[in-house]
Amino acid sequence: MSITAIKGFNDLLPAESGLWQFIEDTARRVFSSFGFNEIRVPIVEKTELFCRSIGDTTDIVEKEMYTFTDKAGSSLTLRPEGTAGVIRALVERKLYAQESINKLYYMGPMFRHERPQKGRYRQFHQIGAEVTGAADPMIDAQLLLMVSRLFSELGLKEPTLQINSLGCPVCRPGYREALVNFLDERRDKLCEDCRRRISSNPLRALDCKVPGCVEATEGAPSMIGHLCTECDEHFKKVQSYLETAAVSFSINPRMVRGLDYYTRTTFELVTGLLGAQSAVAAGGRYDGLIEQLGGPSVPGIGFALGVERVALLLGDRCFERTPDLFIAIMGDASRSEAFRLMAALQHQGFWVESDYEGKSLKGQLRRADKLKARYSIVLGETELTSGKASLKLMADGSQQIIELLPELIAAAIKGE
RNA sequence: GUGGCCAUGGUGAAGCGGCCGAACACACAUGACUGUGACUCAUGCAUUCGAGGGUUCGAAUCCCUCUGGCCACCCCA
Repeated sequence: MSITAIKGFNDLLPAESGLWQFIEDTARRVFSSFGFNEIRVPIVEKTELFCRSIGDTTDIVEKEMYTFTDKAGSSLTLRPEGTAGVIRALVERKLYAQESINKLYYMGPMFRHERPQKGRYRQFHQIGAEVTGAADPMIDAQLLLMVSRLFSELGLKEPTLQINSLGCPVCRPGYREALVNFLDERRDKLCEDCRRRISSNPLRALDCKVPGCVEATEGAPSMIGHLCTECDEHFKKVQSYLETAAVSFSINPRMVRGLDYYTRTTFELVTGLLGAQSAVAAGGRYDGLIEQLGGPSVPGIGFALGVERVALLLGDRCFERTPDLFIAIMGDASRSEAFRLMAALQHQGFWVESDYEGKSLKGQLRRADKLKARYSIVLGETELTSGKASLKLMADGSQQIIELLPELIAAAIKGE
């Protein structure tokens, strides 16, 4: 066997790239209507950046990062998510100083060393957006509206919006304590992982799928019930804005995020159609992150969607393009005439194909048919001397005589 | 990191120890039709069954190892 791609790293083949372009184009269109601009940041960053932003004890940092040492001896990491790099750039380039509010979006590959399965790959792609500088719940709602608009523009009904609030440094410690006490009381009913989580990451226990844990945590205190006045108000306002905009959502008080930097509003777009990978998009507010990365104390909120997962939801929708015209060639003289015609028509934006293999006329037309060319034309000696040829509409075989002038041909094959 | 299932051509696959010099279908190529596709017909298209080892008179078929894939756990987009 010759050299193969790395496990979990995929090639996006032409059959699928049209679908991806549709997703990306739609995102760009929707995002720009909400005032977002694209930012492109490196795929590799200093390892430290991810440790500090995502959280040292998260699975991502603990065991999923592609980390290596470069020739200078620095520890570098292939980005496992997009927010950290964007915020690093915001801080480093002082974008916050030029613009009090920055609305940024990005798209590109992310890397996590996990075991691949349906909808989960080691190199995967995210499209994400971040808003920095605004704490107003209206921004939360705008972002959620934008996400739901994106999915409806993509023609998807399926992923449904779930929201939750994770509180803030004021109220979360109190809640955490209440939860730890609750979990501690039922320690013996919890699975091994959850027992460990009591001290490391108690919130995660709420997300455990082990039946015993689900049962044991049934009456667990919820963050929403422990929100401080400000957080509670914020959360209620977000909901009311969403209602105003007719964005449907449900509250999932057990929703936990995998990254440490989230505060207040968090959300997920979930689907039942992707097996174990139910989250198609997710995000939340990260009011402390920018300061934590050395920037000013400004709030932020963002989300990312998994392009592979969206593509799976979109399924085998067809984005095939077909040539406008196929020029069949007979003889060397007509070959150069065909080249001239092609050049002129391509200049006007038409997709024109011809023969490059010296095939028989039949073979050429067979190829025109296979490519689903809309029109075909045969160029031979007769046509060259008369300056006329018959233009055939492939769908029904009808032909019309046309002069061999690019403008006339262009006019004839235009449309649809 | 753990587990289950799987691995035959460009594709979907049949085959389950000798009848396989690997079916069938699709795709592809050429021709029937010396200048007009789609239909039809003919012909061609895997010295070989993921790789390596073993069992056997004989292996695509059984065993082992490795590699790869899928799905699930975990976690997440």
